[in-house]
Amino acid sequence: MEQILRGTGQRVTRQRQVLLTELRRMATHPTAKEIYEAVRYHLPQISLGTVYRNLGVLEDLGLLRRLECGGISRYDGDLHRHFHLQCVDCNQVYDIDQSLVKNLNMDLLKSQGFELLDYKLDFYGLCPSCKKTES
Amino acid sequence: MEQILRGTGQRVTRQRQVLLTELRRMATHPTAKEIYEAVRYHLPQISLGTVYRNLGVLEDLGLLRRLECGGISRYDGDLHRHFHLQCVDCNQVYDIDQSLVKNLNMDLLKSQGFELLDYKLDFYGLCPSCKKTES
DNA sequence: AATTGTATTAGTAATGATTCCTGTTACTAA
DNA sequence: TTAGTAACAGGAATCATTACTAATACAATT
Repeated sequence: MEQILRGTGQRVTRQRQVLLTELRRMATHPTAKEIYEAVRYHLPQISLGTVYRNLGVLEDLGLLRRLECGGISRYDGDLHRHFHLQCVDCNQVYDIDQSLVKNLNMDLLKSQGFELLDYKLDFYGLCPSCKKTES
Repeated sequence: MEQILRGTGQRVTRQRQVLLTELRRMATHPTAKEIYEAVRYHLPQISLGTVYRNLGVLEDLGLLRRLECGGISRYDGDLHRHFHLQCVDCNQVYDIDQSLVKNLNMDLLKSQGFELLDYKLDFYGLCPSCKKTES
């Protein structure tokens, strides 16, 4: 993180360090508020605005990813390419390894005059636990 | 629409009819407010709350789809399975025919204990017009 | 057509996530 | 050490969306 921030003339602050460390520790795809609570344990004075601002900065630098979950944002510090499944029952977001989704071919799309920079593949369904409860 | 609403004990109101008709006429993936403005031309008394409530009702019945675009919702009355590409420059949302994306295989995912109900595949890039401007 | 039960509405207030503003603080380079 | 300025804390503002309530109008039944 340090080099990337410095390389763009931005500063390495304790708030940014703790924020990214905490996000990487959490596997739950937390909301900004949940990250705020976690960071506050180490930096009691930090403000929610700082959390939002730095989530934006770190997202722009590619150091984390923002997920849109039903109108609110969740954040993911795992940069490995993977997908997400949101359980329509408990609303929890699960990681789906890319090996479970095969042969996504977008060559045709790329040749239609669009420049494809990124894509997002999200799944909706029931997690194993909720699936068991339903039956 | 009529049968589907009646079948669930819900009423066929003029607000719902005009709302769905207008949405189907618009190919621009409008926001709730944009739909509100369009509907207001026919029903000057309609309130924004009614638009939101009925967008939710019609979405639950599968008569329209809601897209999450950068924190706000946009709506799509085209029920044919297709994808979307949001231009990172002009932010406009384009329809992408499913024939441009091949061989998406999710059998492995389905066999992992999850029950897959739906998925959403969104693209981000430059539309042909903005791509031209960049170069 | 009139009646009646209730889902739906218009209008407005409330909520809640996110952004903006401002004076103060603390990185970082010199 | 100092100076310049990016970033901060705290709080106010914004804006999409939801909730509330008395009035309305759909639809089934006379």
